[in-house]
Amino acid sequence: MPSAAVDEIIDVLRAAGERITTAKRALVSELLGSTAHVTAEELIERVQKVHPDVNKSTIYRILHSLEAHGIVEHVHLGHSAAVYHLSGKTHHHLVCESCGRVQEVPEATLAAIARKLRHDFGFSANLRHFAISGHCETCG
Amino acid sequence: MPSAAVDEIIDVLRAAGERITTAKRALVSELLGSTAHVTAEELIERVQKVHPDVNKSTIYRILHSLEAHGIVEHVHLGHSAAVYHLSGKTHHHLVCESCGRVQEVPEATLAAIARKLRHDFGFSANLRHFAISGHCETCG
DNA sequence: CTCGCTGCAAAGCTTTTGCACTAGA
DNA sequence: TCTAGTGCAAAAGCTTTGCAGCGAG
Repeated sequence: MPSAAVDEIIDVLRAAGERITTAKRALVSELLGSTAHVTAEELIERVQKVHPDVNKSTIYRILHSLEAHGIVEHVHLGHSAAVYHLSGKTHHHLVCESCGRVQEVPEATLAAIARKLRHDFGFSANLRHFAISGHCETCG
Repeated sequence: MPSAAVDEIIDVLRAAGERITTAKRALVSELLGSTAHVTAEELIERVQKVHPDVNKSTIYRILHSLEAHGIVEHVHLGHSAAVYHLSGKTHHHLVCESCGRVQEVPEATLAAIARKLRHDFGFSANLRHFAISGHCETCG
């Protein structure tokens, strides 16, 4: 919705030599209007509510392009579809295997382990890509 | 292969009231004979090499049952098929997003973070279920 | 003899792809 | 104009399911 924010992202694509289309503008707008944890299917639905002709393969293709430009990321919360969000809002996800509850924890919480993995194994971990599975307080 | 080990697992199933079938015995045997990181498809292939009539849905069903009894676990290393292994061999997986290399790290490496998550959020993390994504030393 | 297990085929679900057409620059 | 982007339909990849028959106990 915030048109200025949309333009900011669209400009990145333009600068990269991409053509600016209705579908791209619409998708970026929905991404900005979404709180978090949106599946591709939900995005398709929302975009199609405004532009019914936009096809799902187009959404997937644009999502890939946005990822390639570092604008969005996708996260696997569990066995079902991946969820997408803008790269800015970075946090980790604790997903309860019993009740499915998703708890967000600030990036700093896991900074120590990322540091350790880099130091001990030379591995730059992206602890956001896959959620952290487990059991929440209530489910034991 | 080690028939004694097979029997040990089979006995767990028997004790749980399950019927012991050729497919179960064969699958357990293959699991014991596999080093690690076996996909369902690979297991199907190996079992069928000995018992060509065993169907893939049977393998999937048995794998579920073995998981329910805590005998095997499955891990998601990336976007492709899950890999299975016996619950005993617990370690974490660092998967390079660039070259796909899988590096195993001992469970103790991440013990601190599990403790922190439990203390701060009451969350019992199973850091094995999803691999840790990132970039390995050589890929930067 | 009973009912849990299995084979088979088909479907489910998410994501990708080939191809011809459309429209952005 | 020129070709990146798109719509459509179909397929791919992994896993699940319905159903009828088989076989373990």
